[in-house]
Amino acid sequence: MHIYRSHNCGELRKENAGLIVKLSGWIHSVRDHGGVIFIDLRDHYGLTQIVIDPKCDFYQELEKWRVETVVCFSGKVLGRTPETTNSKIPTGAIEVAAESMEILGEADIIPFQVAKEEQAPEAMRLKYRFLDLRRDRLHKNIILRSQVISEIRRKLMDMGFNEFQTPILTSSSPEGARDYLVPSRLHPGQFYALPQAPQQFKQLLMVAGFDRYFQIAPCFRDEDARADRSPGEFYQLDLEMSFVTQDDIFAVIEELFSYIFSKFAADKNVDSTPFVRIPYKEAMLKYGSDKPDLRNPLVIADVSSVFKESGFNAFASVVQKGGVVRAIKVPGIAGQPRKFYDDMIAFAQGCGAKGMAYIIWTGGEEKSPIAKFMKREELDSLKELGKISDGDVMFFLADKEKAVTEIAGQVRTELGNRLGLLDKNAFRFCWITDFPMFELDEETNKVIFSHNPFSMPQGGMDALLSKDPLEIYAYQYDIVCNGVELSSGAIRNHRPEVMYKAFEIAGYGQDTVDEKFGGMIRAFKLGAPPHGGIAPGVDRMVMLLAEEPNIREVIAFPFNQQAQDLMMNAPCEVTEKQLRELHIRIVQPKDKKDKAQEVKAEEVKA
RNA sequence: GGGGGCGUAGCUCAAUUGGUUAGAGUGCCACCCUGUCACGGUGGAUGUUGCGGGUUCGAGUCCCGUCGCUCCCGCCA
Repeated sequence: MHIYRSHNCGELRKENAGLIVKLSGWIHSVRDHGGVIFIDLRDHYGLTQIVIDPKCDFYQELEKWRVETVVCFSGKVLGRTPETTNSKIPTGAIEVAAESMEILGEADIIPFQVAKEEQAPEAMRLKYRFLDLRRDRLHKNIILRSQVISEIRRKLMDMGFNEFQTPILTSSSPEGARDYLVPSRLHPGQFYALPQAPQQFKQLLMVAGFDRYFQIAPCFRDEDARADRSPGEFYQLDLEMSFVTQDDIFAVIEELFSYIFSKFAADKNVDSTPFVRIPYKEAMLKYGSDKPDLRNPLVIADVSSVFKESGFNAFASVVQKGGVVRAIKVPGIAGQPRKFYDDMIAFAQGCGAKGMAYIIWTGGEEKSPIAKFMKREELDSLKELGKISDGDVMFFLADKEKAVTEIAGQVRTELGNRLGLLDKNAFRFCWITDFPMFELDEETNKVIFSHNPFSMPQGGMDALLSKDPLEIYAYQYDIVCNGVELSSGAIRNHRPEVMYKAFEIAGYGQDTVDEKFGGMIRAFKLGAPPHGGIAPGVDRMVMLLAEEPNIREVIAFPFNQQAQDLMMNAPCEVTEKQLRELHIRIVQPKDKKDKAQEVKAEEVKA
């Protein structure tokens, strides 16, 4: 017999009764009856009940055992009587009568319980991540992640994609997020950068003729954390295709996502393909966001024209000064108490609104703090515009367009959450398309790239030459699921002359482009196919599928919010010798330096 | 860099709103218990109330500072 096990802890059934077996695993729980002792033995595959009779020669050793000790038991599989069967676990019809026992790994007192789903402070969970990973919830999440990635690979292979690795040590690129830098030993004063994404490499693979590429790619960005953004590193399903239009890429992702989401969220309502496409401008107007949660049925509408000549001066003057008025209709909530409206107004003000008006249509008339200032025909046109029926309510916000768009978006989300309007059982996808190629820098008032400078402008060179830059759209798109931005992508600009022109509009000369993106420009001058791609965030996909509110719950060994690994103690100081070899000298920031000196001074005193 | 929330036993949380010796569950330790499966029972130990200062006759509670964790803004082509 194998020295550790003949079976795992999840596989024995009624039919196995009578077998002599050997099981290894963790002591999940102990139920000591004074005489007979029951132990639930746990491994990756499940739980099996071990029964220990007082006559066992190792019975006395029991005292030393604690939960989470790793033990190997041999014994006979016994069928349980109907009264003693445990229907909660798959192995509940049997138990193993222990005949011999060996301790494989003792456990001290554990800092938080593994067998019970009690909460524990995040810092402690991260420090003892291996313990947390033993717990059911995290263990399942990480397995789900593994299965999702494996299905993605299989599906993409079937669709004719090839997986390639790209360098982890590469060069710093000027645009985008802050880089993680790695000092070079052989080249004093020079640095590698960890890739923020394999962007240029995947485009070069297309130039190299590989046609369809993908990679589960590690990406490194030195930016601050959010609930859905792990600092340090994360994984993208990076993919790129040659000789494609935007629609070809949408079709691939739609096929992949509907397959993956249907497979791993079978109980959920997954949008059928093709997914809804919403131009960026429309998304900003209707949802106040470029990542709208379509589970929320509320929609924002522009009602500026109604208020332009209104007797309600606060709004009329905003419109006359070039601002806008936006309305959110909420059906059938006329019965809400006064406090609800006060709370919503306070929420809007918290988002930066000067105020928020509302009209309640009830009993054939308008109840509202502002109705008395408005003309009959204004109220009627609002009613018509919003297709209002009795019991409906409209909220109004007025300000400069940019401000009111964002505030209305937040109010829409808050209304949806507070009123429970979201369909919790759905995955609602949409594409956001037609992002502007350029925008005005708010501070300098100069034209800058609004997203990815490598995107192909819609209309190509003609558009760059003839149109107002701010009117040019890019072949750039996002895919959004339930309000989570899963990915950005683009049809790339593969024509050097178009790229030079685009950079020129954004204020960069040809020499700058040659210097910063020399490798790619050189490649594009030697025969580049039209190509495009996308790079959905793997962590975020798994987070949605696992219904976790926080991305750390789907990463085996995540950083904390301060980008530290509390288990491995990273980052950490290194030796003087290492620094010398790398030609690096540390200059502490002033406040840190003072603190370090204080600590030293106290150490000297002590 | 900025704003909000939290910080009391190993862990989860109480503490009558400033008033006696800071409690409970769980975990831990000891003893009892031969069919449990979150086993049960009896008893016990466990606290710089994150840290520092202040107000007060009196501070877990109020004030100031600081540290830690977290959520958000900035940032994330």
